Amino acid sequence: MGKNLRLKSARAAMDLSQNDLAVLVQVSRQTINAIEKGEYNPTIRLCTAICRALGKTLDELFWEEQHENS
Amino acid sequence: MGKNLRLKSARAAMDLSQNDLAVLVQVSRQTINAIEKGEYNPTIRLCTAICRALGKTLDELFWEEQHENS
DNA sequence: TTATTTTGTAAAATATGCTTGACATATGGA
DNA sequence: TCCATATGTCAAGCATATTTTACAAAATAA
Repeated sequence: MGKNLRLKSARAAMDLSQNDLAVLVQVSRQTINAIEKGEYNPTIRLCTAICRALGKTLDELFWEEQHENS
Repeated sequence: MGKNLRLKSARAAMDLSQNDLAVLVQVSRQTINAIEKGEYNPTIRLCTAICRALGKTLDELFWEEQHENS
């Protein structure tokens, strides 16, 4: 998992700090930070809450197209 | 969380048992069963693996539109 | 500069996703 | 009938998501 720059960008577009978003979706600030840094693997429920807070869908923030091999 | 009938349906469309899908995405059969029954809250990584196995995206299997409240 | 906010990071504890093994029921085929 | 497959469910334990507390660095504003 790499960094989630789409999440970071969507959050910035709404002028929210990591802490603001954390409060909105009721997790700790560190959890938001870790998700943006790609350090782990949140639950679908949390991803959905983040999407709703930012006006995006799962595909927009969390779906990654599979790269072709060769 | 209610039952995930879209998942159940997408799995049936590919003629896979819960166990078949579990093997494909490398979790236990009970985990697939619990997800279809809406009993918990899988990780985004597992949801993504399930989507890839079934040729669907996160929005198609796991996104739920918000109902308007009056 | 100083003060404030934001982000990064770490360690210990808690909550919960997920596994393992087991047993029950329903279904369809031989 | 018997046999195999598919699904549902439970309990104990392991693996890991998330919290809490804390400290530090970078950015922003006064």
